[in-house]
Formats: sequence, C-alpha cells, structure tokens
Amino acid sequence: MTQHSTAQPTNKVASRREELLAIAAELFAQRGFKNTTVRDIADAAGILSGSLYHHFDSKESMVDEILSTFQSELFRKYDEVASSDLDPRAKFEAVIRISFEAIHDHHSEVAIYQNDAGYLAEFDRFGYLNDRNLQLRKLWVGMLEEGVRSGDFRPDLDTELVYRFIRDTVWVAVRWYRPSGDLSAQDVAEQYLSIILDGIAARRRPVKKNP
Amino acid sequence: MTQHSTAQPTNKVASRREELLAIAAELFAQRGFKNTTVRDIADAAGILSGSLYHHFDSKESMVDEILSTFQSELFRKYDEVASSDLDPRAKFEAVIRISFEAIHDHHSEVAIYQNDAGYLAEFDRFGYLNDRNLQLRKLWVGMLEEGVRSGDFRPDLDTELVYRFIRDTVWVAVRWYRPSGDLSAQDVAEQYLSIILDGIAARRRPVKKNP
DNA sequence: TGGCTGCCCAAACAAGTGCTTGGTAGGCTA
DNA sequence: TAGCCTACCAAGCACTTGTTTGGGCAGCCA
Repeated sequence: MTQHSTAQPTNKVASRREELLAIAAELFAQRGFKNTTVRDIADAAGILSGSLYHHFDSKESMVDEILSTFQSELFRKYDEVASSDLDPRAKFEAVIRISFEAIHDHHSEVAIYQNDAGYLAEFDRFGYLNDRNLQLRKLWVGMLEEGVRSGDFRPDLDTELVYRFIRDTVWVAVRWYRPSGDLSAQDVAEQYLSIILDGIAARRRPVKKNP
Repeated sequence: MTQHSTAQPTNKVASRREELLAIAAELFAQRGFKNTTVRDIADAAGILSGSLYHHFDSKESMVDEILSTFQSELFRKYDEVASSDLDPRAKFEAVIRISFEAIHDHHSEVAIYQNDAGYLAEFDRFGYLNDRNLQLRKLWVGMLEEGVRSGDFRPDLDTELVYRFIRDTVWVAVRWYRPSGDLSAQDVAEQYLSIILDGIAARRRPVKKNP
C-alpha cells in the first residue's frame, strides 16, 4: 500500500518524499506524534505546512508509513532467525542483537514506536501494530520455552513474564542510547546479554560474607 | 508549596480538589498529558471545564502537583533505605521492592512520569524532575559500586549501564502491570530480582550440549 | 513552443485548545 | 439577617491545530 511500484534508481538522491519522512520521523521521535505539528515539520523542511499535503494525505499517513515500513523490515529479520536451525540460546542472542541494531539504525522509528504506539494502536488504521505485537510475543515466548526444554534456560522461568521484561528492557534503551555515542549497539547488546543470561550477582558466593 | 497549612480531618471525604486530581491523574496516565484536554477532565468529573480553574491555576499545575507529591513520597522511602545499614544486596532488593510497590500503589503517577516526564522536564517549572533523576542515579550507581566492592555483585559490571537497564526495566513494567490483576507487585518484584540477580540461563551448564 | 509534472506558496477554514470573566445557588457563621 | 465562602455554570476569547483551495514557477520532454 505504501510501496513504490515504479522501478527507480534507489541509490540516487532520496526523493523529496523520503526526505520529508525522515524529518518528520526525527521530530515525532523527539516530541511525540501528537505534540509535533505539521507546521513544525514544514519549518524543519523549509516549506509551508500546506505544502506537505502535496506529498502526504495527512499527518497520520506519515507516521503510518514510517512505522509500517520499519516494522516490515524488522520482522523480516526476526522471522529469518526464528525459522533458522540455531539452538535456542543462539536464537535468543541473535534476536537481542537484531533489536539493538534496530535501535542504532532506526533510532527515530523505534522511539516513535515506544512512545506513541500505545496511543496510535487505538485507531483501526494502526491495528497492525497490535497484530505485530502478538506475533512478536509468540515468537519470544516460543523461543524461551524451547530454551527451557532444551536446558539452556532455567526451568523455573515464567516465560510470559520474562518475555515482558526482556522486550521492555531492550526497547526502552532507545531512551538513552545515542547512535553517535561512545557505546556501540554491539557493545550494549553484549553487556545486556551477559546481564540477562547470567545476572548481576557474583557467582558461587552465597549470601554469607566474612572472608 | 502545594501543602495544606490548615489542620484538617485528613480521613474525612477527600477534598474536591483531591478528587479532581485523582481523575486528572488517571486520564493523564491513560492518554498522556498533552493529549488530555481540560474538557476531558471536567467531563469525567461531571462539571464544566471552566470550573476546574476554581481549584487549579492551570492544567500544568495539576500535573505538577500530581508528580511532585508522588516523587516526594517515593524519594523519602528511597532515602530511608540508602541511609540504612543494610548490606548492598539487601539495599538493592529493598529499592526494587519499593519501586514495584510504587507501581502498584501509584499506578497513574508512575505512568505519567514514564510517558510525559521527558516532555515536561523541558520546562523550568519541572526542573525538579531532572534533579530527582540525577539524585536517583547517584543512589543507584553508588549502591551497585558498593555491591561490587563487597563482592555481592560481579566485578566486571559497567555500573552506569546496569543502572540504566534496571531503572528502565523496573519502571516500564507500569505499561503492563495491572494493580487489580493476578500478579501482585510482590510476585513481580521477586521474579524480577531472581532474573536480574541470577540471570535466565541455566546454571553450571556451559555452552556445550550433548548430554 | 507548448504542455506536463513536481514542488511549492498564500490564504483561509472549521474544529479544538487552555483559560477568563461575570454571575449564581446554597450553606455556614457572626 | 447580612455577609462570606465554596463550588459551580454559561459564554466567550485568543490562539493553535490539521487540512483545503487555487494558483505560480521551474524544468523537462515532445
């Protein structure tokens, strides 16, 4: 629906439309969808607000295109891992790494999703947000359960709860992660995996202290 | 500043002011501050929007009172733990439990803080939100470092990063936790502590498989 | 040369926004 | 009874919001 059907030299200068979308995405990410006006977007693009409607039907259709495009790409990667023959733990790690890469490569899109998806999902138009969420939940919980069966993960895990913890912790990193900062997405992913897999407590050193 | 200086029977029916604040808090939490109109609040209270201004200066002063009141109470509890003589790990656990209790007892306030603090903190009036954040960061990182020194926590922790992970994971739970649901805040806190302390990986079972 | 297309401006519109104003009804107290 | 206080209404104001309309201009292709 939002696809371009005409073959075009994709590596030429980004079309004006895509430029505008990128500008809008950044603003939506910073201030939130509802809190960003079409005049804000137009100002940032150096045009008047009405001119935006030459390129887009509405403000809503802008986020729509931003989010749906991003989600399609992300889920393609997820599905690739899910249907691979990696063992549960490797799958788990791969999915985490993909997620942090997404936070790096599509910072604005992830931020918008984190901040506004809840509000947007109320409208029919954005029903796919909920659909994808359910799909993702299934994928995650499945992976966790598989890992529990295989002995990779602790047998006493409440997979549903663990799923929520992990999902939220990963995505919420978009609030402080800066693509241009010192820490790379890989660094963060490795540290996160280390923590979530092995915990922060020192190993083999029960509660008693006194050396 | 927002205190009532007149002595009053505190357990009588909540003052109309507090009633209205509770209504506003719920709406702010559900739809976001910017996305909740004074007419929404007034409707929910069964009065006209203008009548709200008999009780409050502005819409802003409503969130202000909601957030500052909540934060004061929360930080009082945090400080109590910080200045106690508990060992690092016990302090850590106490702070986590306090946080989940807050999510249970002050669900709306936490949600507002999670969703709108970033936007609100841009205004001078809400500068205290940032101040408190820094204060909280100091408390947490200090606790983590103390725990690393004492041998309670892993020696290779990036305390700054771990602090962010934990902070976010805890508070973001407000998105799915329901005070009236099956899981109690205590349940969630214990499971969370178990995961974050010991990890989700099975113990003493390195990467090699083959039984 | 003429028409087409992509991109934009200028101006406005209706709906919605936070907030103000002047007034009123009822209860409490001196 | 008079005066005051709390809680509210009715109406509106100034401003912001997303969106529409009609037109202009540059480049390109025939």
